[in-house]
Amino acid sequence: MSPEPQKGRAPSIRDVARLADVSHQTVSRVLNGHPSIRDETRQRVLDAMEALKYRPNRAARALVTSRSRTIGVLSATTGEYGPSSSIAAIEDAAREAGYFVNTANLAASTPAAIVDALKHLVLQDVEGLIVMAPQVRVFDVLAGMAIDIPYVSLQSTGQSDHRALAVDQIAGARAATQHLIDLGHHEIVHLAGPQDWIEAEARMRGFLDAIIEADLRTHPPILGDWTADFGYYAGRELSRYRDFSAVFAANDLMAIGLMHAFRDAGLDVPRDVSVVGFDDIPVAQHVSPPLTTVHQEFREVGRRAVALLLSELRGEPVSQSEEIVPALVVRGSSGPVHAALVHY
Amino acid sequence: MSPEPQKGRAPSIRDVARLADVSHQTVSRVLNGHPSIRDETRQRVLDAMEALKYRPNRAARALVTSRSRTIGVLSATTGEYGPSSSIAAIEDAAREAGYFVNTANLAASTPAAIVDALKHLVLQDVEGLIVMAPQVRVFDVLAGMAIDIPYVSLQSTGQSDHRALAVDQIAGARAATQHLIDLGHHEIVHLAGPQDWIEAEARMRGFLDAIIEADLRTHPPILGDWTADFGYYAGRELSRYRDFSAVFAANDLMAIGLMHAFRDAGLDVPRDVSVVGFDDIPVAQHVSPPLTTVHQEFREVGRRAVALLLSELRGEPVSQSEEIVPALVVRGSSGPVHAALVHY
DNA sequence: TTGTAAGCGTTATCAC
DNA sequence: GTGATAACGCTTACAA
Repeated sequence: MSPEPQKGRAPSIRDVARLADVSHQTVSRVLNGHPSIRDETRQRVLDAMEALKYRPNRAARALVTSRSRTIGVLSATTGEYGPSSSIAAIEDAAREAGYFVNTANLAASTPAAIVDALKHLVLQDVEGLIVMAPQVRVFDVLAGMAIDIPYVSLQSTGQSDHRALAVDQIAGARAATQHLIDLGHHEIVHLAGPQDWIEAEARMRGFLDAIIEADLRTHPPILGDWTADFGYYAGRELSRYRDFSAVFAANDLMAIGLMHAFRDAGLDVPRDVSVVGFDDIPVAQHVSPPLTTVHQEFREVGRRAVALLLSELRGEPVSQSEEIVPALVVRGSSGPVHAALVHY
Repeated sequence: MSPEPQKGRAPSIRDVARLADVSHQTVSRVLNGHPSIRDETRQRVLDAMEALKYRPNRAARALVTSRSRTIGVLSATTGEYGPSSSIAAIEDAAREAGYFVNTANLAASTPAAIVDALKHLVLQDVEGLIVMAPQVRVFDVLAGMAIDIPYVSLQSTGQSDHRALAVDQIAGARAATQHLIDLGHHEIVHLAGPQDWIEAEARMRGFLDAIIEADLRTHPPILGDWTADFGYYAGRELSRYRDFSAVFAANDLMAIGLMHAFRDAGLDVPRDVSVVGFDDIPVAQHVSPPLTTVHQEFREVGRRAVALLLSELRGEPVSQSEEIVPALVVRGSSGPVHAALVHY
């Protein structure tokens, strides 16, 4: 009933060669943009490709070049906005550069799970790795596995052997904390992220820097897990001992859970307690009160990660890209309205 | 300084063969679990592999088998919880089944962008496709490109040539709407998702079914874009004409934006207006008031999508998997507390 | 149970 | 400029 467009096997470079009346090698040259080819010949080849709907065979190419043109992403997300956005941007950027992306998501942050995920990526022959996961642990495992693949990760301190993205999380956290200090707060608590994440560590560091610089009392930080549920839990505990007037949460989700708990405890945010978050996720401005937070350019982070990794793969010198500094976004939950603070 | 663990080239099947003193073919047999091999021989081969740290070459295998062991995911997300969670689950499930996942994210939902993304996946030689994107448009484009790859998509109606996941979005939406009706609402508005998404279409359908069944007035639905910002915008418009007492939003983000707008307009949720969402994203229970919503098992959806696609790839008969019915979660924003409704 | 031969579709290397 | 020839590492025949 239907015409026979294909004869079983997909057209190869030799089929194109036959039709264009050249050697298969010439077809290969056209494919790879080799300079010394007569225009007329090239055109004939291109026409033949078009006619045959020729598509190069990735496996064959990978076999002979031993390059997979694939980069791996090691992620550890349960659907959070930040990582998801960065990963999407990584895919876009990679695609644009002619690369494929393979993501392995960590089921747990145990060494075993990390080994599993890395093995999977290695099996896939990834040429490089972008780590969006508990970096501290991942680095350990990487070292232990003796895997020799170039990788890129988020980093805030300059000390590392591999290439790292320069997102100044410390500066962002410092700004957030300073904002609270400027509002007149003296007793500020930090609800931190898991400390095996570089971001979490850096945000705590920025927090402490600001606190110490202002010569304020250092409250023991609470170590959270990035989730809103944990934020709620922490908020419940916190509202028992009210020896603080403000909280800097390491991310917005925890901040939102926190505010919920404060509400439940009869505390008014921001009248009684000020809360600042980090990330500026899309709902941040729609909760009540709108959350003051630190804006991150997640897509830009993804783009830069790819650029960095590709330059590494190409053996280019480290291009000193400017640092991304997350920007404080004041939206009201801890805005200047609240000069009259209630200290406990 | 360091020992020389590898001599440039990665060990191949032949290196293993030489060390185990068998033919390379025997090694291949061990690799593929061929039955007729003497145990002693197999062990020798395995030992040799171990000693050489042999890893099979994916490209070579793919070249000769013309199977990439890769499935493609066409997504269209900007970091939303639902799709991101499903995609993560897809990766987990695929990995467990020995498959790799390649995701192409739609920059826009224009035909050109869809063609781009699909071409990328085809280039990658994906064996099958999971569509988590504006399916209506994607199907059109797929048909137009004459691509012959098995694909799976979310689907609520039974009418389709390809395999579809049975997630009964209609039932979920109907339950949500019925909940509002049970509370005594007569004037209910639907804030819908983009109609080229099957989910959006199905949720509107479920809404309308419930409305019609209860013989209520049908308000013209508002067509949104899934974002909280749009929800806010819609809420602002809606609060001008207050000819309704409840809104069923097609997803939680829009519902949250909506509530924000109502708050700004001086309307109290749920005293003045009831709002129900869809998805049950992690922040849903932490906003004020907690959002009544319809819970979805995003990870389960991802897992089933993979199972379905793989069974298709293996040519297995369609296993009639049970339908997933999203469950209504009542959390308070429109709970029975609000018997006294204010109608406009 | 094992080995030998051929070929998958491409690029690299050397001729002409 | 272009063409032959030899890999790349594996699996699918077929033979022993």
